[in-house]
Amino acid sequence: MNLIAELRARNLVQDIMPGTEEQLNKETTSVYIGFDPTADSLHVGSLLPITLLMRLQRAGHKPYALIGGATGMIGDPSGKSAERNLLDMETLQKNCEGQRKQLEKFLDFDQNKPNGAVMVNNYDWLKDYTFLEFIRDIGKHITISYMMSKDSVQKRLETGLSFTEFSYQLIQGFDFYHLYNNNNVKVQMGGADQWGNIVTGTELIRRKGGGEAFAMTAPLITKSDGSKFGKSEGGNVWLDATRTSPYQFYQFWLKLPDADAERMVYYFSFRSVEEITDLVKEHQAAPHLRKLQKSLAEELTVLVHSEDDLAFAQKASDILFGQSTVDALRSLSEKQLLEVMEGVPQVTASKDALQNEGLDVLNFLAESGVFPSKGEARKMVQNGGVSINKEKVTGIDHKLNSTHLLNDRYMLVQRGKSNYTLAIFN
RNA sequence: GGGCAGAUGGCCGAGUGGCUAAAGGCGACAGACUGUAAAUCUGUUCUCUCACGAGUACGGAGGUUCGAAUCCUUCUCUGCCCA
Repeated sequence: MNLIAELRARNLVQDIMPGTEEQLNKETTSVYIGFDPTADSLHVGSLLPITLLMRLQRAGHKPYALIGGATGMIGDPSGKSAERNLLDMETLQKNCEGQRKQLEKFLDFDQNKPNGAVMVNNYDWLKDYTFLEFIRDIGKHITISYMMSKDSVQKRLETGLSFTEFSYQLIQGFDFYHLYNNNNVKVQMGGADQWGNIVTGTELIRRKGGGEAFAMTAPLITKSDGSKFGKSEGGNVWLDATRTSPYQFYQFWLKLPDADAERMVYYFSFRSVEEITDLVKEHQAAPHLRKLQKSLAEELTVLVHSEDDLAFAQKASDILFGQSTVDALRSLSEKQLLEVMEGVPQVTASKDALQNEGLDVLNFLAESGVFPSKGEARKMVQNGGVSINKEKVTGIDHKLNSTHLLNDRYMLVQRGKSNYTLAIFN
């Protein structure tokens, strides 16, 4: 199966320019995907383009990962309903550096291989390009009506769009043109929202140099309930282990709703399409076993983190979500407990407070930082949403004492079903 | 430059002098059910407080009034139309 056919089978092809498939079948082709440095870590949303680059490389093509150090200064209006705030240079640089490090993990950058991956930053070729030069050389080839017709522009005409963001497509288009001429990059890929920007690039290559370049976009990842993909308990799911621990990362995939899991496995897994189809059948026969979620969570945790991280994540998940009771928790040695809690947020408190009357549960929850305030803690307890050592806290006047300690030092605080915090008493 | 419309809680949106911490919806969080799913139902959703209550809030500043999200002045910003 050729690459594009494979991508089609996985529903990864939203739009494709005629000739793209032929080009990829013909020869080792340089293909680029851009990453927007809005944060110093990539998140699961970026994982799809990353896997696309990986698939390309595995199919023998040469992947270019472009970091948008320059375009990040402008702000892409695509898919945005409002003008963005500009990032300052310092933040931007930090973000580019963070993303660069992460991308290095996923691709083979061995330049001795003909399809060794390449990392570029468009700041390098745009920083010294003056405005006058740019509008003479580049702007002259693209008409206003062409730019205006773009979806990303149309959607913003009513609500406001600065000239800065309007120009974005030209800058990105120029990136493609630059890479086409200097690096022989013939194809750009990206998310479906990038189609307009990408086509401006192929257009520029055609009009200005008479060259032929190609494009393909993958669908934007949507969730069945309409919420944004890649969010978990209010926060983004990052690829950086210090921001989203491997345990949390594993949990994110494990918790995928059935309605989404099937699509996601085709999108993200490197298993063959046949294998996935079998897996889907198994899952449909016994959905409560969550085979799809488990296999995807396993595969991606290893990809992004490591085998060891996966082992910890699974162990922790077993303890935290299995049939475990207070007894199970108490039976863990200190070492086991800490191992399992790797990746679970921790807070500290003073042991002295547990003496005498005992420690008021609300004070403890607020002061230790499990909840931002006493009021917040009280609401949760009143809602029945707080457990300590897997036992529900029944009232707001509940007292804690040293008999609640695990291994004489710890308490496992639980907010809702899946938010755990380990309290350490010193 | 001129005319018009608008700016309300995370978002949308009602509210034209006291009954308004501000309807309703969405989102978010929690509970029940379950499969750590979906759907559904229930509760919570400015901050602090056990509570009574207090504080802050309707673009900014100033004013009128016993009392202002609501009236006046002015400034800022946004959209539309005209030049």
